[in-house]
This record gives sequence, C-alpha cells and structure tokens, in this order.
Amino acid sequence: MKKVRTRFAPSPTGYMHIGNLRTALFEYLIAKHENGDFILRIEDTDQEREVEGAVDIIYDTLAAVGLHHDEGPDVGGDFGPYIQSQRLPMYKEYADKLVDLGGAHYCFCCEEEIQEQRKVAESIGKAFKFDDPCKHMSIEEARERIQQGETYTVRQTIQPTGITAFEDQVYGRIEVDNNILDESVLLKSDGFPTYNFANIIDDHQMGITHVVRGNEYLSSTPKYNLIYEAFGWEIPTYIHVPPVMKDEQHKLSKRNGDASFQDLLQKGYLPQAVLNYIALLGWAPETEQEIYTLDELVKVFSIQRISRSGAIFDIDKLTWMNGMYLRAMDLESFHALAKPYLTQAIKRDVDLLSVSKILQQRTDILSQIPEQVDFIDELPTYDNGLYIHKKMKTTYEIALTALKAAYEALSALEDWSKEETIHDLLLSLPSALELKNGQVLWPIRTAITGKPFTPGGAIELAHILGKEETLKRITVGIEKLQMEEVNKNN
RNA sequence: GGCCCGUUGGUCAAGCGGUUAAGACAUCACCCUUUCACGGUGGUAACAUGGGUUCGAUUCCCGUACGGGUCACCA
Repeated sequence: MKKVRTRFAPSPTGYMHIGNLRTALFEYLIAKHENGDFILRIEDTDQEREVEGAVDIIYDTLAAVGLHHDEGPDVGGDFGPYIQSQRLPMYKEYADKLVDLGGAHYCFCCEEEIQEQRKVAESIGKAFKFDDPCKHMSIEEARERIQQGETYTVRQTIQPTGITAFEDQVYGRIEVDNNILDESVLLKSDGFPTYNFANIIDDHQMGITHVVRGNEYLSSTPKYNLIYEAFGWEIPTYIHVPPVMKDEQHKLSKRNGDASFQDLLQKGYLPQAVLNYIALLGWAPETEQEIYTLDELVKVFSIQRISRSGAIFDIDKLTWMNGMYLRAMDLESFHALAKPYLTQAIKRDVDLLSVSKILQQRTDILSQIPEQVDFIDELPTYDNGLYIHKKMKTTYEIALTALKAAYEALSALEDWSKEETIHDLLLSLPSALELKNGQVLWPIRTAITGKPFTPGGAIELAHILGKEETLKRITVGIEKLQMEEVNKNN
C-alpha cells in the first residue's frame, strides 16, 4: 500500500483560527496514524490578501502544538518548492496541457461581459452560470491572440451532460449534475493559478494521497475530479470535515477576534489543552477518555469517527480541560507557567512557590491568577459584614474574640517559616475558646484578605503573608470590629 | 433561487432496527471542608417534523421545516 501523505495548505492571510488548526490536526493524525507524512504547503496565490508575518504564525502555531511537518518550506523535502508562488511556471505549463487535453480553454472575456450575463440571468430570475463564448474559439486562434499580447485566463471546460460522483470518506457518495458545474477560472490573468487549480496540480505533484479540507469544498470537488480525469491522474481519497462554529449560525472566522490560537494562548490556555479540545470537535473517540496526548491521538484516531455536522466551539469546556491540564502538572511545572502572572500581580516579598501551590487546584486559565491574588499586595477595604458567615456561625462578637486570640497567639510565635507550626497554633484556639474551627478561622481569613473568596485558607495565607503583615491586618480587623461594637451601643 | 450537506439535552457527543437513549462540559442539590476551589455523590435536561418500510424505528426510505455550504480572476 502506498504511504499515506497529507498536507496542510493554509493561505498566509492572517492568524490561525481554531478551525484551521483543527484541520491541520486531523491531517496530521490521519497521516501519522498510518505512519505517513504530513506536509506543509503555503498557498499564496492570492497576492492581494497576503498578510505580512502570517507564514511565521503558521510555523509557530504548528510548532507550539507539536504538529511537526515532514516536508515544508522551512524543512525542505523532495517535492518542493512548498510555496505556491515559487511554482508558478509549472501551473502555466499544466494549464496549457489541460487545454490540449480538452479540459480547459483560453478565455478573453473581461469582467464586464461576465457581469452582463449575470445581470440578465438575475433579471429573469435564473441561476447564473457563465456561458463563455471563448469556449468555441479554436485553440489556434486563441494562441494567436495570446501571442499578440492579449490578456487571458484559462477556464475549465465542462461537458454539461452526465453526472460526476465521488466517494467521500466522511460524507459518503456525493453526486452532482455536470450541468450545474461552473467553468471556473484556473489560471488568472496575472498568471497565478486559482486555488482550484494550484491545489490539484500540487496535490498530485506532491503525492498527496488523502485530501482533507473543510466541507465547503464538497460541492466543488466534482469539478476537481474532472481535471484529475482529464490529466489521467489518480483521484485522491477525500476527507471533508465539518466546520467549527462560533454559534449555531456562524463559522469561526478571522474577523471579530474569533478564537484564534494566539488569542487563546494570550488568555492563558495551554497549547496542548487547546489541541486536545479541538480534537474532540467533529471527532469522537471510541472510549470515554477525553484527555489525550498528541501521541495517544495518533494511535486512536480514525477517519470513520469524524462527524458530519458542525460543532460549536465551547470555551467553557476548553476552560475546564485547561484546568485539568494545569492540575495534572507537578508543582514546579505549574509554577513555571504561573510565575510571569504572579510577578506581575505581586510586588510584596512573598514566597511565590507557596502561592502557586494554593493556586494550582483553583486555576483553570492562567490569566485568572492576578485577580485571585490581588489581596496579597494590599488589603482591600472591606465591609464588616464579611465577618458574618451563616454557615460558619460567626457573629461580630465571635469574630472579635477570635481575632484577639489569634493576634495574641501569633504575635508570640517566633518561627514563622513553617506552615505547620501556624496550623497547629491556630487550630489550638477553637477548643480553648470553645468555638468551632470555622468560627475562628473564618474571621482570621477575612481579616487578612478582606475578600469573601480566596485561594487558600487562613493558615496558608497567614504563612504566605508573613508575621508582620498578618498581625497588621488582624489589628485592622480588630479595630474595625470594635467600631462595630461602639456603633451598636450607641 | 438552483445544487450539495447537515439536524440526539444549553454545548461537545455515543448510538449504526429491539437500550431504563451512554459519557463529558455547563447547571442545580448534597457530601468533604478554615472561605473558594479541587474531589465525591445525585438531580434537571435530548432523538426537528409528517409520512412510509418493518413485528418493531433515534437508527432505513421519501417529503416538510430549520440551519450551513456553494454558485469569484478568495481560499
């Protein structure tokens, strides 16, 4: 059996969005599952839409998620060049050949003539299909005019009879009536091929065995097959994949900042988590496993389990999955990722590793970190009502008692270096005061953080904040609660 | 509009003629617990619709509705 070869063929027109990346992933998985080759080809035949730096984004993205290509512009290979604009002469050659074979013809029509026909069609309410007068011109005459320097395009010639069918691996047999197939331009007047044409030539030249692409090509695939047939080339295996949607109506698009891979990284998502999540968009494994490494995906991936309907990109599930990745790491790895966010949010001299420790179980995306630890630098102003917690069964009076006892005990503590010491000390207080743990610890945590929710409890946070700051904040708490008493008595 | 494709809970989805129609996210409740979170347990929630075929349809066929795609010298 022939070695499987797939290609990712993006056009460098901006950043990589999630749908794009998922196509690349599927292409990679299909190839690697069969020990095949994954090739990167840059489709830059549209000079107008090309965006500076877009190619680098493609390289960076593939590298970040570990989709290493076996051949491509940067790594070379036996089928280069891998950038379409560098393959220009070849397309013209094949276009001429296709004309000779009867699969295409030269066209000298200008934009206006086509628009003219379109208007007529619209006015009588008929579907527009360009009827090219140049089709009837002899090749000799056409080539003569080209010699004269006339600008021209090469247009596909399609016999409007019969049907063309093909077997798609995902959608099954697709048939269309040749009658409705447009005779589209293959070679533009600027000498560049259109996507339609360049794609076919390159896929064939590069020995691509499995063509994987979005299902928007489903209805035009028969046209491509007609060209393959005219050349007498073997038609590749087609795998059309469903779209990744933003919502029920809209596909993910490059506009509006829709989930680009780069955006997600900036928001603190991990490349592996993103890749893992998108693998599950439009494809389902046989088992209930959801967390996969790339290698595991390679093993279990199968074309048969690609779905036919579009999948809405659900940021909530990605967020959950990202949290799973974060929690599965060892502390050091997590800390390495968290550190930039911590140093940005915390100026006080505290042990950042300890902060990471309490954060790891409570962080889904890294960008959540700053707001979680904002109380460390500065005690927020807070309302005394915070001291009242129904479930903890606290009152102002209890809170005040607890804080006073905590102050006394903690100020006597010499060695603050061990969290365990603080733990034992504070947990000795409730029984001494005949209170429940929560009744003592809730007020302490409230006093030293000023927030209703914090990562970590009183003990961990006291340890992180240090003796001086902890006592200072408890003092503030005591004063606030004493004011409360005064107010009540007045 | 013509043609192509799709339609299982809010979302991702399993299912491939007979099931109490999985599982995950989200959501709700409870448990754990020094808050939150993690973790655990449980709950709410779905086969677009009408006809066939069949002993039996979520599953097969046809129609309808809804959604998407395509009809570019864009990919």
